[in-house]
Amino acid sequence: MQNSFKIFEFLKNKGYLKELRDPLWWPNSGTFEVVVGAILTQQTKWQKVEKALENLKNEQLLSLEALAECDTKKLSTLIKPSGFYNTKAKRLKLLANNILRDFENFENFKERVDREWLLSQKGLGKESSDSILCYACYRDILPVDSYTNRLLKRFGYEFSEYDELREWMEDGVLSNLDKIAEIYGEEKSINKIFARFHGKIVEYGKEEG
DNA sequence: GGCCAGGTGTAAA
DNA sequence: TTTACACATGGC
Repeated sequence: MQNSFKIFEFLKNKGYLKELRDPLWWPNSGTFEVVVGAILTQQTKWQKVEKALENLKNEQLLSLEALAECDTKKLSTLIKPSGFYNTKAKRLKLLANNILRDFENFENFKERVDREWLLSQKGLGKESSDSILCYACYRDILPVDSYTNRLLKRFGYEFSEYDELREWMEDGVLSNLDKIAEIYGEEKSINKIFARFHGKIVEYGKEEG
């Protein structure tokens, strides 16, 4: 296998790239909720994250400003279903405050934040940072996760470095944009293609992996 | 009852 | 630079 387009074709043949039910896959893409979800979903099922997000929503805490001011104890209680709730609550609050301090509001954050800034935050590793860049900020980056690793292993591929795998995944897409355009019609956004590709890998992993 | 999920930080060898 | 461990819930 020379590049990740083989994986793309595999998913297409499985029917995973025909219907685009949720084009951007991450719920409420482009909103602050993605940032919160990126931390909540660490080592946890999304179902539990939904519960935690719902609790936050009910308390009107799903905004950058509200979360930054929220009591950490209250926060940890609300996100309890997602596990590691003490750690996650502390990190969420600190992150919200740092975003306000360095970017003033979420719109500025979306426009100006970079990978380096995200990676310097407590609680944001490469996967979470890339998810935020891709699904909250619409940057041209393809996140890789345990599903990606698992699927590739089936193809006999293993990467020891996260970034090595990510670049390999991205390169396979970028060098086959013409073929991908045939599938997605007039779609020209690299971000959307990356997001869909990643999303479909996870969907496949959940349903058949 | 054990295993695991859309990881990350820290400490020790 | 690698490995081990803590963080914690709830569904199967």
